[in-house]
Amino acid sequence: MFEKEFDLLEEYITTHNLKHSSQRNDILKNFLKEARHLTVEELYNILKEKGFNIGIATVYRTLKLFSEIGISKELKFEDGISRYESNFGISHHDHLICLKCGKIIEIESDEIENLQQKISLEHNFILKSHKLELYGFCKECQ
Amino acid sequence: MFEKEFDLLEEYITTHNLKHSSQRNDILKNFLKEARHLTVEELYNILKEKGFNIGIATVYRTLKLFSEIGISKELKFEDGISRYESNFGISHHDHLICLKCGKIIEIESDEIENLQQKISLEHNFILKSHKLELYGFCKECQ
DNA sequence: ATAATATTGATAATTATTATCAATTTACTA
DNA sequence: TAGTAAATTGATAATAATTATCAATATTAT
Ligand SMILES: [Mn+2]
Ligand SMILES: [Mn+2]
Ligand SMILES: [Zn+2]
Ligand SMILES: [Zn+2]
Repeated sequence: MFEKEFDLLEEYITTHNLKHSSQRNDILKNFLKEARHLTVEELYNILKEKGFNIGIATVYRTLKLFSEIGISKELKFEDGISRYESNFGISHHDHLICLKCGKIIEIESDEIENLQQKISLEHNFILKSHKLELYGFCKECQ
Repeated sequence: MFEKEFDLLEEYITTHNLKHSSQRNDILKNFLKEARHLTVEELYNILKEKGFNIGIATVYRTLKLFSEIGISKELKFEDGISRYESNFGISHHDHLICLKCGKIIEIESDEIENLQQKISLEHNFILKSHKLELYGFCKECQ
């Protein structure tokens, strides 16, 4: 399970002369198994409940590392707290965020992506990345 | 100058049984006169340079109040620091942000707004607000 | 002028995240 | 396989933007 992500980590460790650690492996496995868009604290608590004794500083460090590698992606919604989602092999998408229950719906729209590109061109702007978040109420919370 | 914004403040003071203060007036006048998308600290320093002795806590409080009233709008870009722009009589817009010089270009696109609405509907989602930021390099920074 | 209450500003508290650093673990070499 | 250099960890201190606290001051109504 998750061979591709572990391969990416392995390759990064090799090319950067790092060393292996069980903590990093445990964090990776559980990060990929659990829900998307977790905060560091949420993942830290899940690990603790499962009996792993990993310091929260290590969880912070490791999720940053995964994002550096491309295994994960860091997101910041309105509350300003970092959330992480697994990223490898997953295509770009944006988010609908429910203001009541916090549910996050992932959306993909070529139309919107193209429009952003078009608007950037109109302003002689070279687009590198973007952030689109739609806030409102999900079906269950209306 | 800025009669409409001062009227809004006046009305809010009256309906909420607040009291007037010279600090609030000085902050409002200078906030509207200076550049858009200022941070609290930037506005605080401008006021200090101009000879106003206003505490930074008051600047924080007052910009929050202006946003509550609708005079201003609070924005948070990638650095997570609150910025404020005058909002009254200004139509909704999104932002292009230069990753090198920090320049902010304001854009308006009915097409994008409509697409967002359409996507929300497709997910039975009642859209209340959104955030769209395009990051890249402006004409001068390429 | 008096009294009630809102405002201010200095500063303490908060909070998510990063930095520090001694102890431990990993991995290479002899 | 023991020794060594260097990476990793985890406890905790530091950071930084913002908010809370509260005594002193300013505003407003009577
Ligand atoms: Mn996502
Ligand atoms: Mn703007
Ligand atoms: Zn919901
Ligand atoms: Zn630029």
